[in-house]
Amino acid sequence: MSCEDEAAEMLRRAGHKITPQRVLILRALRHAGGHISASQIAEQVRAAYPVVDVSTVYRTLDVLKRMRLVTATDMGQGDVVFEWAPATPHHHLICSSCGHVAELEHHYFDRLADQLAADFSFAADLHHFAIFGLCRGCQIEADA
Amino acid sequence: MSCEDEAAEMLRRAGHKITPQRVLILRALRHAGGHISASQIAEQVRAAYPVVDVSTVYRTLDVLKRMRLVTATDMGQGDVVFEWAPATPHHHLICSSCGHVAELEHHYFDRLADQLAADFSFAADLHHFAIFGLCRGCQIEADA
DNA sequence: GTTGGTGCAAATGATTTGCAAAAGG
DNA sequence: CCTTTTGCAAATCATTTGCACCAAC
Repeated sequence: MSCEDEAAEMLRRAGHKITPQRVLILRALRHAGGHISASQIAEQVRAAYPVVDVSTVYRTLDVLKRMRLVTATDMGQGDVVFEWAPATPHHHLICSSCGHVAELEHHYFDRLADQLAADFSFAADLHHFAIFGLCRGCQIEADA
Repeated sequence: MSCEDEAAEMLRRAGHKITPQRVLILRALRHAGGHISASQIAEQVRAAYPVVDVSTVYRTLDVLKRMRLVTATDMGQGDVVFEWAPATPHHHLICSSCGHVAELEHHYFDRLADQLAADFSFAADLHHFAIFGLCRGCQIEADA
């Protein structure tokens, strides 16, 4: 069973209907293999299915977010990027100066998650963080 | 010298001009003692100075952000909240379900900051983070 | 059938921008 | 003076919403 089929099955079990639009949205998310915006999803879906409105994409993404099948992250580009809930959660180091994006493995957050759970009983959603700062190159420039 | 005066002095040294609007924006940020949105700042400034446009507030905030005198954080309310660069940096635990906001001391991020510097030479801006998740109460509800 | 889902069009709301006038240094 | 800053109005642009119609189940 493909990943989209699994997702469709989950939707069905949660009492949601399976529509061609939703299947294609799931496929776009899966196929993106990374960040993708709502309008990009709409674009991709339209390639296979002529008419899909962005509002439908947003509504579907809302459902998927609530089911934790996708993550939403503001990378500071004005829009929000979505991502298929990654099998291996990760994060991003974004340089405020040059915009360079580096990936950060999830284990850097393990301890924080544990502490938040222990100290506050807070179940943090630490699955896709955008961390802003200065990359090595831009720090050197800033010092100059 | 008051805190706003210091800020004004920094602006001057950085080659920016001191205008009544900017002084009042600085005062609003300082006086807020916490999160404040661009339109709230505009509102407060107008109380003392009749005409100030939101665009001016945004433009000033841009300057202040670049000088690291204020932090900007998306707390998930549709707008961005600004805060006087806090003497004691802190973070927020925001419940995705009930919206409750708790404060988190900065030391929870000390280790992460060190690791990012050591492993990636990345100077992370970990001064005002919004962490989403479920608070204790909403976890119990979710389990029920 | 009933309920939820969709497209469309219009609204919302924060943020940005062009421009001519005003003010800081 | 010369440059930056401002107010105003208009433009952007992502996201949301009302509504009538359609499609899953």
